[in-house]
Amino acid sequence: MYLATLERLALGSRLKALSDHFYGAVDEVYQVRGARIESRWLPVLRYLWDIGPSSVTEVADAIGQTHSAVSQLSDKLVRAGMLRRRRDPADGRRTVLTLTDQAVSALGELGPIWCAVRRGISVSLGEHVEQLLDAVAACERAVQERPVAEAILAEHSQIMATPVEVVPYSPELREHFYRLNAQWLERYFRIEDIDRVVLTDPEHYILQHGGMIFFARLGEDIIGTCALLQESPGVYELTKMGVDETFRGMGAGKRLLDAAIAEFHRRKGRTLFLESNSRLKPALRMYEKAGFRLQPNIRHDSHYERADVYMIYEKPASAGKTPGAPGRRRRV
Amino acid sequence: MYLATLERLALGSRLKALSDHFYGAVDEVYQVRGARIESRWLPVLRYLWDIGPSSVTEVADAIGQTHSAVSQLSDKLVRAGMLRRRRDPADGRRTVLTLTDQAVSALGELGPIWCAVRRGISVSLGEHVEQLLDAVAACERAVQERPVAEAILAEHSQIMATPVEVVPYSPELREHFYRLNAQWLERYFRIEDIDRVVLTDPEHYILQHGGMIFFARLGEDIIGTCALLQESPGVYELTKMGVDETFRGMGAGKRLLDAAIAEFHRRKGRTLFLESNSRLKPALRMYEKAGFRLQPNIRHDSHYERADVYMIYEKPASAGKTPGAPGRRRRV
DNA sequence: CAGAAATACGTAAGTGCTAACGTATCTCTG
DNA sequence: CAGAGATACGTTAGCACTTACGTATTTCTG
Repeated sequence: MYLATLERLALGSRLKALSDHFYGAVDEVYQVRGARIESRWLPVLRYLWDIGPSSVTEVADAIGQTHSAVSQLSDKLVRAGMLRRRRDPADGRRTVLTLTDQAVSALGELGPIWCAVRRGISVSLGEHVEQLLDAVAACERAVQERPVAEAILAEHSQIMATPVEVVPYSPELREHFYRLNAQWLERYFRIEDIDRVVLTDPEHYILQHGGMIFFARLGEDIIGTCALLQESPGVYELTKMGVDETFRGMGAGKRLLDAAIAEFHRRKGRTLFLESNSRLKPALRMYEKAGFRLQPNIRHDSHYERADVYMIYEKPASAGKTPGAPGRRRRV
Repeated sequence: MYLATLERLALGSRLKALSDHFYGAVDEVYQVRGARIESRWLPVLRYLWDIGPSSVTEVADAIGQTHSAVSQLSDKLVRAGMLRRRRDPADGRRTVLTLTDQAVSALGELGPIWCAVRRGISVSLGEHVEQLLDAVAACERAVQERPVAEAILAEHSQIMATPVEVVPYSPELREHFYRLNAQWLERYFRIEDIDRVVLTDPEHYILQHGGMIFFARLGEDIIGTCALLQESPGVYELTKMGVDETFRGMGAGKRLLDAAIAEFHRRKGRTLFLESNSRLKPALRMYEKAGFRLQPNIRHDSHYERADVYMIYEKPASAGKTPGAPGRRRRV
């Protein structure tokens, strides 16, 4: 499922889809069992059934919809003979909704179906329903306490006010080197032995072989890393590029890449290559933009199982040009 | 929030509400920051951005919507200058959707906002987002493997095929007495000391004082219980009535109540009373129907903190009458 | 107690999606 | 290679909900 990869960005879509699915399933059950009710009616009817006659706004507040929605649904329910509307004698503005006798008896007969719904959902989804219910409840509360939009805007302001800086390796940052790389490795592949060794002791495997490690810092957070590994004199590999998932898209990767390329130039290296995987489209697009070119075949002696892409850096003709401008490519 | 009490029955409504909330929050952010995009566009645009030009159906499948939805959204996006449509030269039926240069650059500038969205949601909802994402993903999978409607119908058939039976206490059922009562106590109140004592040793506190305990059984599941406690000779208290949440609404409570009342009659008791709480509307409605009448004041020496309702059973005038028929009451 | 503000609710218009249908194109089969 | 079936996709109608607005009625305030 593609949407899952977008995570928090597509929460709305996924919740909606799940929501529709549940509505649909329950409606199907009602229909098959001949219950003369629709799943969308349930909150209103059940509220009146549990609490007794109530005004439109009262119901709307309880079930978390607008008074218009309740009002319109009421029309339909009155037509279906489930509801009676009448003016509140004590307050002429209010409309009191009351279940008809027909509705009361219809709801009374629905017990086994509701029971089956609860059980069926539990059986079908197992413990995940509990998780879902808990999580939804927690989110409902959290969302009410602190509006999400506000929180996002605050984050945005902070992000925009703080530049992403690239800093070289220092021992106290070692743990971040593992953390940032483990994140994408675990998500897309699995951690190979060679990874674990290199990631836990980068000083030995990268720095002592004449390599270099960079970190991207945003304020106090270390949000990305990449390494320049010296394979043989003058031949460098760009590797271990990783940006924290929650900080993608703000150019940290590009900064790191630029820093690595600059370092490669400073050392007057001959060849700069990288190995990657075709599933990592955004990363490949970035490499492409920075001047790496896809090679027709993968490297003969690659030390990664997951490598199916081999790219070599080609020094841009005009060195001083601002990067990012040259011809766009649709597919990588 | 009333909906929360409906649990699995109102999942659809709650998910929809949450979904709308997220859409709204993100849209607000886009608008405040002047991004020329809407949150509903994101799945389509992001897919094309990640994967490259694709056909309508391809996109629809990936983002879990119908081709019509994608087609209609495409119209809008073309009008907004974000998308180009063209026939697939290789297959004349297909329409290939391609991002315009404007869209590519617009999306490219959205990085910090997306980052802020991810971070903002995390900050606002804390660890609950993770829970929510995990639960949603798990449910999506489960729902695909086994259709929910099917599972519900299966449960329903089983429920309808199996009658609810009332059985008397036996030692191996003791644990159920605690479990079934703890469930509603924990949900609506808290477990008082007196509860814990009585619930863990019902043989001593109820049976040895001349009381009686009933269980409701559905197939192999013990789904409800209630007790008849002898307070003094001829005076009985109906208490410890509890039905498993996932089995409510199938008449188990009523069966238990009838059994208790029958036992009371068999013993030729003088007085049968109960104490309850006004929050437990469905239960009160059931007591009312069975012949209990609300007393104006609560009991002077109640042993429960939560008791705010005191009801006494009044022997029906005509003993053989079918229950449930007499005059309905709106509010309890 | 008059007039302003708030509240309750219905109606209209708009949105985002689906289901159902129709048409063009492709693919499979004998 | 003709024709049946499948596929891709646009269009229409409909649904559930929202926002915006208008109209009663009530409540507040000086």
